[in-house]
Amino acid sequence: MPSKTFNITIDTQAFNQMTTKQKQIITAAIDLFAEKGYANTSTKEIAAKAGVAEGNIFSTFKNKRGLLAAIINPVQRAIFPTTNQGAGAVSPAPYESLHEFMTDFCRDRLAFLQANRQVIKIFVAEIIYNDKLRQSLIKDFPASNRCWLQMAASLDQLKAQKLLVNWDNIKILKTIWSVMGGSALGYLFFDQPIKTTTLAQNVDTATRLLTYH
Amino acid sequence: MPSKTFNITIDTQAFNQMTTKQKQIITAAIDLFAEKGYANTSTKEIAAKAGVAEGNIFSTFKNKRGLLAAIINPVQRAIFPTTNQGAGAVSPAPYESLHEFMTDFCRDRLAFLQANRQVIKIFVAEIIYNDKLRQSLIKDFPASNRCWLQMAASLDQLKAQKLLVNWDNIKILKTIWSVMGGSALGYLFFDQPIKTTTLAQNVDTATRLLTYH
DNA sequence: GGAAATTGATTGAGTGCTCACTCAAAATAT
DNA sequence: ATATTTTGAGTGAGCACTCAATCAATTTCC
Repeated sequence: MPSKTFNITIDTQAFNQMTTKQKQIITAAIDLFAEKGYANTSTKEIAAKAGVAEGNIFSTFKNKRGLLAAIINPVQRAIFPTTNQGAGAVSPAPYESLHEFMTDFCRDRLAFLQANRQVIKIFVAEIIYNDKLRQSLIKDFPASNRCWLQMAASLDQLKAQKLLVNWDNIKILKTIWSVMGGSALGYLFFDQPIKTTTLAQNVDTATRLLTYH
Repeated sequence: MPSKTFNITIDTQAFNQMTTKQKQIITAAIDLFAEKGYANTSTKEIAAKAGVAEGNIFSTFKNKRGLLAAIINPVQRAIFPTTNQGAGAVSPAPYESLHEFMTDFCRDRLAFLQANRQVIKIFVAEIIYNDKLRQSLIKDFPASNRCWLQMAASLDQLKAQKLLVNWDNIKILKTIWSVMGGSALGYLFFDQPIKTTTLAQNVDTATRLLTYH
């Protein structure tokens, strides 16, 4: 069931245009970075797992950081797209209830998380000690991008119908995230599966917190 | 204003018994690990910052991991104490409302967070890729320790008075954490101060979610 | 069509460097 | 004088990264 509004995915164009060997390197690096961390993985290990000579990594990605960037950049672009393609054409999908919106939003985010678990784990871990990444994250949250505008439009519509508390959208987003965040971190770092019942509970909780009163 | 029930602090006994040089090493290591991460900090750097010869680190802490353990273990013990001293003498403090309990609990946790920001940051970052630490965390959550028993007793008392939803205590604790967690992570990793208004909002949110209905 | 030449991708031993860690010697305390 | 602590140059290992040699594919010429 596709989302009415969101459908954020990681752009695979760059990856698809790579040669077989380059894909093997990326895939092996993702496995190892997600399992042991960037700093604890050697390029020799990556090359061995990819079935490729070590030098190949450097002729393709320049250095180890370049390889990390090739993995992380698509994640960052998916979360904070900088190109505002179609930014003018925001047509909020007509949600008929807050609960419907919340289900749609949370399902989409969960699908994104599950489809890209490893790279998101690498991304989140990298944020902790990577100043540049962290700064751009703070700066771009939330950026004036298509996704955000679309969401804001939907929220404003719900507010107008008195189906949603009249808070500013950032506070609403933070509230949703604080409800979902625990499950997300448990899934990312503690291998705890997110059951559909848990998701439904989170949706209910968020809905309850944000219902107009 | 001290907490009625909790007052969890990090045990400084081991630290206080150390020599001046050992304290200097620990302090320097905490600064550097919190800023750049364990894997990105060299023992040479730590020694220089501590104003001590590099060899001193190894004669005192055996190896680099030993130094990390000396920093992290007190945090782990503070969060999951294994000694059940006074476990039998649980006398739940008489909270008169869920809101009072929540304020007390959240204030105490926040004070703990603010008093030990750096070491908690190191601890949390280490959990991500340290299997042993992660496993013991899952296993010990929540351990049958004094803190947990006391909290459970308070919760049960509130349930009996129909001031609290009749969920099991772990679910209640997870709910509180998921509300507080966002602020905590923002404080730890994004240097976002937790304003008293934010704390109050979190307390209100958690109270609202957990009020008997 | 096939041999030769050209080009670009791929290789992995080699390089310099930094790392955690050692240990004999020096400094300090007893 | 003896015992203990502190020192920092030294060590082997492992790291990211290089580069000349090798291989494979394509083009050129007869």
